[in-house]
Amino acid sequence: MPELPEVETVKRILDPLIMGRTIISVEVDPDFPGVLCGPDGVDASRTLPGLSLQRVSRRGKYLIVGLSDLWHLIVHLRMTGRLLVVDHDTPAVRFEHLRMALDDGNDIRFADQRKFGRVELATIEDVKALDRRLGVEPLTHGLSPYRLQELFRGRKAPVKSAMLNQHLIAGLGNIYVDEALFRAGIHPLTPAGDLNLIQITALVEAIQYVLKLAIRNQGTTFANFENPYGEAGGNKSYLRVYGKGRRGEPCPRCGAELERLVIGGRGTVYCPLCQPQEV
DNA sequence: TGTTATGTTGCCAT
DNA sequence: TATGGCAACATAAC
Repeated sequence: MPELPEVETVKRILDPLIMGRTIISVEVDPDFPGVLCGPDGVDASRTLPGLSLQRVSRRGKYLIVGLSDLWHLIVHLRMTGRLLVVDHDTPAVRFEHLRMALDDGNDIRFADQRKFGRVELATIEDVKALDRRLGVEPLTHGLSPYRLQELFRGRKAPVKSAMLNQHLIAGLGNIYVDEALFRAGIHPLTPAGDLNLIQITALVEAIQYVLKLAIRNQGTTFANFENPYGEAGGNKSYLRVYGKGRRGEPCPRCGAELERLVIGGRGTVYCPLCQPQEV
C-alpha cells in the first residue's frame, strides 16, 4: 500500500530514469479509459505525445511529473497501483492500463489491480490546488511539535484518524500510523486534542523515524508494492506491529499480546501495555 | 462455494 | 466544521 516512503522510493528511481525524455505515444486500456484523465475538454492521450518529461516530485502520496508546455502529470497509486519503466518490447505487465512510450526505447507503464489509481494531466493551477488542500509534509521542519499541537487542538477524533487525515499531515497511511503510535507509546484511540506536548513531541519523533527508516529500506511490500524496476521494498521486516496481532502475537517491546481494533474503518494493531489508554 | 477483510480518497449524511 | 460511513475494485483467505 503505497504511503509516503513507497511514493518517495518511486520518485527517487523514476526521476533520473525519465528526466529529459520525450513522450512518443500513449496507449490507454480500452476497458479502463478512466485511468488517464485531464482538464475538461482536453484529451490527455492526444496531448501527451510530443511533451518532454522534467523533474519528478512528491507531495504526500502524490507523484508529480513536470512536463513541457507547463503541463504536469499527477499520479496517485492508491492501494495497488504500480509505475514501471520497462523496455518497449516488454509484454503487457499484469493489470496494465496505461503505457507511454519514450524516445529512449523505454515505456512508462501504469498497472493497477484494483483500478483505484489515477494518472491525471494537470495544469499548474491543478498542482497548486493539490498543494493547498494537502497538509504538512512530515519530513520537513513544517512538522514541529508546536505545529502538530496546533493541528490537533480541539479535535476529538482518535489520534489515529487525525494522523490519517491528509488535510492535516500529508503522506501517512495505515502502516506508518500504527508504527509511529507504537513507537511513541500512544493509544490509537486517544482524542487527538488530548495529547500533551510531551506526547506530541514523541509522536513527531516517531513519525519521522518510521518514515525515514522505511525510505532507507525502499518501502514496505506487503502484497503489491513495487518500485519502477519491479522490485519489492525491504521494510516489512522492520515493522513492529503492523500486520501482526491477528494471532495474539507478542509485543516486540514487552511481550504482552498485541491487540486489534477497527478505528475509522481501518485495522489497527497496538500493544495495550506499551500504549495505555489514559483515563 | 460464498463471505469477508483489505485500504485510499472523495463524497454524502449527520 | 468535525466526524463517520461507504463506494470504487479485485483478490486472497477463510
